[in-house]
Amino acid sequence: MNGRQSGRPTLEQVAARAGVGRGTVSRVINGSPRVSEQTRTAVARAVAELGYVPNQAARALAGSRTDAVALVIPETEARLFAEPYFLDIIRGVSAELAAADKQLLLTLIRSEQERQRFEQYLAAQRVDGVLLASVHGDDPLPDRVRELGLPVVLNGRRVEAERVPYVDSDNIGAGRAAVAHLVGRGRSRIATVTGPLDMYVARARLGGYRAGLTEAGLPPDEGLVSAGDFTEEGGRRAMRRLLDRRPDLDAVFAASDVMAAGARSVLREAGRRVPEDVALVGVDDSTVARLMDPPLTSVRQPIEEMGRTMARMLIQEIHESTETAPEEPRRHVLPTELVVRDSS
Amino acid sequence: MNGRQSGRPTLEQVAARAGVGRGTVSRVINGSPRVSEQTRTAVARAVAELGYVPNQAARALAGSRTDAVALVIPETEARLFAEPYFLDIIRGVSAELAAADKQLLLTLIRSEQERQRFEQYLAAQRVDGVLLASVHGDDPLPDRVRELGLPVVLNGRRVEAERVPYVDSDNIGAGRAAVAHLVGRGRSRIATVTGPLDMYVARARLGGYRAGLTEAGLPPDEGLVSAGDFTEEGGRRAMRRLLDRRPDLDAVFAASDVMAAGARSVLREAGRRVPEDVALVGVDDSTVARLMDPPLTSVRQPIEEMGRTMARMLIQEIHESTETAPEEPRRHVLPTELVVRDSS
DNA sequence: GACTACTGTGGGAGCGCTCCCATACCTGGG
DNA sequence: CCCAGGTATGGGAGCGCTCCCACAGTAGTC
Repeated sequence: MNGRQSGRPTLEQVAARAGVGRGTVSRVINGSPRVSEQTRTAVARAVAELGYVPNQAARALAGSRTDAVALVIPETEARLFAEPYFLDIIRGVSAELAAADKQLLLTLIRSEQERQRFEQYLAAQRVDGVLLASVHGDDPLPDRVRELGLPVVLNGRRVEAERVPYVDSDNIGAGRAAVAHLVGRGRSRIATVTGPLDMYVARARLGGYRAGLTEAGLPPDEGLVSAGDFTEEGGRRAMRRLLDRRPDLDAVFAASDVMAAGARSVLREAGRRVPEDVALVGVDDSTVARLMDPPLTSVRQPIEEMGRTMARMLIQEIHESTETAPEEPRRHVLPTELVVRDSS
Repeated sequence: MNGRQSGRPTLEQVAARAGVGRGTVSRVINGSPRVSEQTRTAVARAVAELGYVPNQAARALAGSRTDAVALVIPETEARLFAEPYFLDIIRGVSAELAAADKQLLLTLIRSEQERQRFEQYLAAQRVDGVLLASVHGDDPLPDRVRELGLPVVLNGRRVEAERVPYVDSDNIGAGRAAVAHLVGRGRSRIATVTGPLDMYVARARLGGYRAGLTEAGLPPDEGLVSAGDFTEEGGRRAMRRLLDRRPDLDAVFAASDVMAAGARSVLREAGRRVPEDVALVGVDDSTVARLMDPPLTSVRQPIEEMGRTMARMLIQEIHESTETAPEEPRRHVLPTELVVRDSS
């Protein structure tokens, strides 16, 4: 009836070949300890001989678990952020899931319609859990997913005291490290180009910047703070405003490499040399940073490791949701690291 | 027994509520025409009232189709290529699949072990078809997948006369356009940094370069050809070799932006100005190209559109494999476009 | 008026598993 | 020697769909 899939062996056939019952084969496949060594090897041989592979749909139906998780990336974000970010997240998630023998369902959401479709398929029980990347402060999706009874792990948080399990990097530490470094280079009029302030990640980096100034005994100065939006053009605009307001600034901490690139081009147009006149530091340590002229000092986040951690946490949650009781929401904050190059 | 999934309505319940049989509800859900208008609306109401969503596992088991396709990306490649490439492919694929209500299973393969695991899960009938990105000349995977009876579409081809359906960009045209442009700028000693020549894409771009020279009446000169590997460092090495061999060169066509970036840094170290002394052209029109100093002239590929096309073709193939007979292998070659910036 | 030819509908039979109860066999303690 | 308390195993009963056959009803045909 269907062209393909014709001759795939079933559990039943393996059982017949091994001279045992269906249940026993199932136990062997699933690694149950209640099987004698002898039987186990007999079944293993039959499996190998027939080239048996369990049918996933049947497993999912009978066992009500899919061995798949969804990774959701809001499309608007994918354009804002330095794009390699998401590839690194995907890489980490993928590696960890492969090790746990789980599949990765990738979902880019680019419209309200697609968002609803996504909720539909969660309800269709296609996945055992959900990973959500780069959520905005007011995003209701994490809570919606939980209402459906599915485990969730966020990449980044929506607010300081996030209630949903998440993996974040130390964004406050990133801002502090950048400022401390610039101070160490003898700079004292240090400006910052922030991300969109409705995102926690942007507020946290700004907070770190301020903390860094305070720790260095430098006075806070709101004239040295200009809001960007994580895009190159946004960085450009913010940099222009800063030069207007504080022509005497001698350093800039941009909350992303891409914005730093925008800032750099404005500085060039304005005849400011980097790093001689203005030192520049970004965040992400992306390809962009390495290729800039001069190469950009940047705060590295362990993005791939964040992906791995997210996957591990989610697998945990999935386990517990079917076994043990829940406990306090899990959270992981991974350290960042300053990579010094020629721009500072 | 399972915490979640408890109260989801089933087909049966919808049928009861609508006062019809199970088969009828199934027909409505699947849009069969053999249902009276009256019944259809009654069922639709019951579906809405109960918030019914078909269980995907049950559908897959009974209907032997999954409404999911796999996108496979060899991990080694993901590092070589300018990374945004894959995000754009993913974007295009994802958009087209979403429109067709199909799920995207993303698989990064980074080891022989993972490759085998992948073949396992194809056999587990988790997907209806496979998209394969950036295959090498000797990659047996496409044929393996076909042996399993699954439709495949490649991104790029392994050889000129590829037998498996594929979507490629006009790489020969890319090389020709680059050379024609450089000739138009008055350059006559035009070198090229190629990709790894075991990949068709690299050979095709090189072929285009040669064709471009011929068309301009310039003599071919193997001393002006240097092999890279699509990495920045590879571009650097290749550029050094070129400067050694032909110090008088006045233009370089690099087969990728990332290699162009490597070449650019070597040129800077060697004191050659871009574009005054040496004009530079890359391929990909990636972020890297825009951020370079000077911004890089580059041949743009419609990457996202390639992703879309791949998805459309695969959906086609899936349809036909369960309905009609096969026909000649499908192939699509999308046009490239030169984006002129300050480097040439 | 009986026959064929639809259209619309109900529901049995499975898809290939997992779950779990029942059974068979094997210990060792009283 | 009997019985509790293991351990290993078989196989029935679903999981929630799709497929398809059967059948009722309504026309249209000679």
